[in-house]
Amino acid sequence: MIEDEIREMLDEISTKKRRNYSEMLRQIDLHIGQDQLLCRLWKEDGITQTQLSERLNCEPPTIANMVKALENYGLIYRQRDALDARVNRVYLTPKGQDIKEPIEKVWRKQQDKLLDGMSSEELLLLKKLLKKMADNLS
Amino acid sequence: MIEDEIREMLDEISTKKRRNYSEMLRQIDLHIGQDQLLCRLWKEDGITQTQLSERLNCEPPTIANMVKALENYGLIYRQRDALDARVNRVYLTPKGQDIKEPIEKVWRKQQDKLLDGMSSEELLLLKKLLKKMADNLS
DNA sequence: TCGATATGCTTAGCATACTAACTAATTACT
DNA sequence: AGTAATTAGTTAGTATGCTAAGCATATCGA
Repeated sequence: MIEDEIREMLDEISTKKRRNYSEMLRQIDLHIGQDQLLCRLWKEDGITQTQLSERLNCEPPTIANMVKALENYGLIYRQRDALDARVNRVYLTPKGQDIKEPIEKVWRKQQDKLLDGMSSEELLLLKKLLKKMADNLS
Repeated sequence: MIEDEIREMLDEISTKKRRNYSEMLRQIDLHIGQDQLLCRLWKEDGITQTQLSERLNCEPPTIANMVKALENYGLIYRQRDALDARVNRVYLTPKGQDIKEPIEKVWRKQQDKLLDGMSSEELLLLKKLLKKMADNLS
């Protein structure tokens, strides 16, 4: 069945991409996923932890741990919301802003490797098909 | 850049698929990844831990932990190799064999959801493009 | 106004997954 | 034959990711 093959290949891509990614991020002293959180803050600095968990498709406790780690690294800091004392707002430190370029370099390297040898029509098709899958999972 | 969009979409698919998968596997009392290990044993019962780590694209310590867990669940058992006392060979128990069907059901459910609304030409194309990415990552 | 409910986050515990450092067994080489 | 190198697994420690349970703070409704 072609459906089985596609599922198996997606699993293979996920794990290999993860390993690959992880290795590259280690060179800039980050763990996998931390780049995604920082990326979110480039776009929405001062976002709450709950919002982060929604954006990154993971649960609040996961965010709590990641935020704690990134805070210890000095890449982000937290500030209690003035209007709602339950809310933690997360902000980038200067160090957290500076790491944007190295991260984007890692991303480019990753996608160059992943998409090597694909024509622009293939890229367009791929994008369309991936979009469909992503929507199916929502 | 379309390359960025593709990378982002792949990340999204990976995490969403993982969450989805995880949830479905929980209903048959398995954790994510354990199905993959069992699947390997259906194909190659009595394989060594090192071979498992190669097949599943992960490191030996990861396999050691997974094998320990699955052994505790009573789904697999280990036997020291007769010719090489360093080697652990991993075998399915009857209970481990019986769980094949429920797992395959989860997979079918997952791929049905993922590939919903795709024509057979799209599936063929998708397979081709995924194959290319998987090869690029090797 | 006050009790019930909802919301934001944390803690505890478990699983995958990694690296680094280790033990034990085997093989290779001098 | 005896030492060195290799191979197979394990252990310790750290990170993401989850659920379940708990703690504040806020809000809603009688």
